[in-house]
This record gives sequence, C-alpha cells and structure tokens, in this order.
Amino acid sequence: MDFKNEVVELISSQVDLPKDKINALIERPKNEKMGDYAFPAFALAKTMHKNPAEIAKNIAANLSSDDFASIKAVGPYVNFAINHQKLISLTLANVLSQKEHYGDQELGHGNVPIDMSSPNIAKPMSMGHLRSTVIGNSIAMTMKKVGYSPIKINYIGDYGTQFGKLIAAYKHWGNEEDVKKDPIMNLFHYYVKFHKEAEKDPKLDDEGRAWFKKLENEDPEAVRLWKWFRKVSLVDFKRIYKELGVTFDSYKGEAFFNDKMQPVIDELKKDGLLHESEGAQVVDMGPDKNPAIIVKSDGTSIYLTRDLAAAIYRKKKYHFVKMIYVVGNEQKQHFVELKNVLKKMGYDWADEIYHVPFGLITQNGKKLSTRRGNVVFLDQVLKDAVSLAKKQIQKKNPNLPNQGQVAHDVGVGAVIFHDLKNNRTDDFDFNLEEVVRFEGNTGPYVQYTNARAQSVLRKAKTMCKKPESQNVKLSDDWTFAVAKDLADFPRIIAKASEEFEPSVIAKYALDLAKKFNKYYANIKILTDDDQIGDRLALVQATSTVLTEALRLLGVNAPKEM
RNA sequence: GGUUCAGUAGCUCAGCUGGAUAGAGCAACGGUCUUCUAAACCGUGGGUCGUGGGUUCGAAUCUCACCUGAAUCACCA
Repeated sequence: MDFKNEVVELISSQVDLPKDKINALIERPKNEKMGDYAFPAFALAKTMHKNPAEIAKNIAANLSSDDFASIKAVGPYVNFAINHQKLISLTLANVLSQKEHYGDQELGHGNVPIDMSSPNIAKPMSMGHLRSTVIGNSIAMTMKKVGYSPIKINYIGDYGTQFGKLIAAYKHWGNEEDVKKDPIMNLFHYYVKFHKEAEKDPKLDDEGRAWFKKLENEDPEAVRLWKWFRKVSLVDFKRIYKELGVTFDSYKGEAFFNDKMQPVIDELKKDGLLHESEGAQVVDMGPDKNPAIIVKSDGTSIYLTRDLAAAIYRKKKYHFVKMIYVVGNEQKQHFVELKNVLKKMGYDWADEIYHVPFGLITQNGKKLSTRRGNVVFLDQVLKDAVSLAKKQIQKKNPNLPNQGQVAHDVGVGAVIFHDLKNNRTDDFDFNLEEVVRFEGNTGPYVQYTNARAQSVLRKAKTMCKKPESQNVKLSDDWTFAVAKDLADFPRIIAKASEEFEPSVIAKYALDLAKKFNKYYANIKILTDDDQIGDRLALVQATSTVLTEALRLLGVNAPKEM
C-alpha cells in the first residue's frame, strides 16, 4: 500500500493535471500538524482563475478515503493525514514477515566492481583509507540489497616511483631487523626521511627514479626487496580489515597490471591517439587542457596507463554493468581523463564508470601528507576508540557479559558511523574526541537504541509475551512516528544506492532511533494488557530495521551494551 | 589566473528535483531514574541561511556577479 500513490489518485479525480505532474507537486509538510502529505494549489490558480485557497477548499470538500484520517484544506494546501492505524498495522506486518529482507528490491542486476580502500604498501593506513574502505563497503552492501552483485577490489598501491624511493631509502638507512620488528612503521620512517633529505639533496630523487627503473627491468635485488615489502604490508592491512569487518573479493594491485599496459599503449598507437610531447607519450584531451600522459619521458609507467589496463581487464573479466571508484576528491581530474581516454578508444562502457569521491580529512585545518609524516594512523584511532568504549561500559554497565566484543563493536562502530554520517564529499577536520563520541548523533546512540529494544524483547519473553503483527490496533502519535519511519526504509535504501551515498542510511538510522527513544520514554511497553503484542511488534520491527541499517553501514548491532 | 566544490546557531552538520513558523547534535543552563538499559528523554537561550542583484504568487533551495575557504591545473597516486 502506497499512501502517496493514493493521494495522487484522489487529487487526479478532482483536478485536470497529469498524474506524474501531481506526483511531483505533492510534498511532505515539515510540520506534522499539517498532515503527512500536502498538495499545493498554486499551480492551478492561473488556469482556473481562482485563488489557490478556494481551489484547495473545493478539492478537499469532494474527497474522502478510508486511508486518510482527514483530508482538509488549510490555506492554499490540501492536507492529507494518513489513517494512523492503517499505516502502523500494514508496516509492522511487512517488517515482521520480511525480517532482514525488508527493504530488499530489484533496481538492477549484474556485476559491479568497486575499487576501494587501496592503501599503499609500506605505508600505514590513514583516516583517508578508512573513508574509502567504509564508504566502499557500505556501497557494496547497499548495491547488493537492491539486486546488484558487488565485487570489492582492493587495488593495492604496490607499484610506482615511490617504491624506487623506498628502496633507495632502505639502502641508505634501513636494516632487516628493524623491518621485521615493525614492518610498516619502519618502512614508513625511511620513506619520510627520504623526502626530508631529498629536499636538501635532489640527487636522492634521481636515485629513487633509478631504483624504480631497476624494478621495472626486473633487477633481482629490487624485485626481492619490493616483494618483501609487499608481503609484510599485506599481513598488516588484513589485520586492520578484520578489525573493521571488511573483506575483499580481489587484491589485484597495481603491479598485477605491469604486463598489461603495453597492449594498451599499442592499441592507443594503432588508433593514432598517441603522440610525443616533451619526451613523453601523451593523448590529447582537447584545447586548453593538459594532455594525458601515457608514458613518461624516462620511459617508465604512470598510473593512468595502469588504470586503463585495469579497467579494460575488469571489463573483460567481470562484464560489469557499472564500475565504481571510491577515491578521494582530489583525484577527480584523473578519472575524467581515464573515462575520456577509454571513450576515445571506443569503449562506450566508460559511461558506466563512476568516480565516487569523498572529502579531504585535515588536522587542525591542514592537509595530511604521508610524505611529510603528517598522518593520523587508523590503527591508533581504532585502538583508542575501543579502549574508550571499554571505559564507558565499565561506567554504564559493569556487569555486561562479553565486554571485549561489545567494546569492539561500539568503539569501531563509532568510528565507522562518524565517517559515514555526513555527505561523502564534505571535508572534515580530524578530532579524536569528535570521532569516538558516544552521545547524540552517533553510531553508539543507534546501537544503544537497538540494545534497549532487544532488552525489552528479552524481558517480554520471560513474561511469555511475543510480538503480534496480525491486526495491530495501535494509533497513538509516538507509535505512528516510528511506523512512518519504518515505512520509509525501502525508499531510503533506493536513494542511498542511486546516489552511492551511505550517509542517507546513517541519517535515517539516527532519525528512527530518535523517534523510537521518544516512544520509549512516553509509552510503557511491558504492560500486560491486550495490546502488548502490538507494542512488541513495533519494538521488534524497529530493532530489525535499525540492525539492518547498521549492517548496511558496516556497523555491528550488539544486543546488549 | 583557469576549472571544480563549499559558505546555514558559538562548534559539527541536516534541509537544496522552489512551497506553509529554517531543523538536529555538541557546548551552556534547568528538569526527569523505588517503574522496560539516563550511552536516554523533556525544557530554555541561541539565526541578516557569505554579500548584492535576477527569475517566481513564493528562494536557504534556481540564476548571475562579487567576497571567503578548499581541491586541482602533464611526467606522484
């Protein structure tokens, strides 16, 4: 049952406008006293030569329906108030019968590779990688819920000039023992030192480039070091992914595409797209635009070429219907070039490539730079968050069983939720206190709400009461507010998947939690009367949807906390 | 300078396919636990929606100009 559709039908019986036009005009009043749907009559004033208030009055006078508690004109609007009991009972029956599949839909199908996370080996994961990881993960789960088959690809940064620099740095200052002790941190320190020294001594950069050239030419020492760095880095990355609860379908990094670039270069040449400019091989991007570099002037490879090879490879392998890159905003231009070059090569599927950018994370207003060693380590943030969650549990609920797991769920959940609750493209300034907050508009607030609901359901069981979703007779405002949100869930999922925007779900979860907490504060659920089953149905439905919303964000929902 | 994005409460942000009194959270102050988890709920204060013009019956929302900030502008990714 779609109440909005019903409004369209009713209005269309009174007014000479196409249904899609009516549908577009109908709005949801901000103030609930105005009802649940409203039709503004301004648009008709001109053609009917009457004032809007009069038109609204006439329309309202001729309408009535069981589905609405009232249909009345208020000024120039026709306001529709949904029949509370009807919406509540329908929605609860839906959620309870479909359980976690409530909100599933078929908006499309086919493979959707998602290029996400993609940390660089020998460098610690930062808050920036967290963004790509959790946004990509949430998009993957949301796409799956609406019918697609996501393929999560971790395009590890395991190649490029930077590794020449790293090898050079290791040769200067590194030793095997230290790297074995704490691989990522020590390799990272060499790298940072390299950049510091290179500012004073530009010869170092040449050394770095020379090592990279050796690596490309498969010099045994270069390859040995590179393989070693890669291996120890991956071990560490997987540890963090486990913490975050994220898995990947592919770890094919940049190096995997080394031998797949030449065919692309050949193809570009054959198509006559390639020409020389200042010693480099480039593709023209049009007037006033920098050309896209395909082969650098020193003959080594560049990331655009690698990404071209990767895109073509993925199309062949996955026959994708869409491909998504969850990569920072600052690489926007790169993806424009990637798509343009693919188009020029005659690959129309380039239109189905989406760059899903996200905002920059700064600290004290300054851009974080890995090269300068100015980073926020994800590992440390997660540890801090979990230990703060542990403290919180000791304060609030010291007898809680399974505290380690719950502290993990809440701490990590807080970090993930914080990252997903705002629009992807918003920049944000990193502030640990802000990130691991447990009160207000936070992940733990949603988790807590769900834990309360679960607690009620457990107590109900000891009273031998259970949710009854048949013929629910509730109609009060608190219940209605919750049920209206529950009814909205499928639309929210659709919106989040269409916009590749997890924050839509996060905001929804906060709103639903807020409505439920108000309900909880005002209605005594466990009163043994003949509507207890109805109320438990609302509690059960809310918990189901909250849990599912959190799942789609990659956040666990503990049953107690 | 070119391009792109952003500017809403002290702070962090919703709202932006135009609509009825611009909303949350944090921070401040005050109230609510012998009753389902107070990580909650209720209340008070707090706003020239960057500035100015335009379109419209109606603009935080669309458009133009300007101001401010950020990202980016070929051999890093």
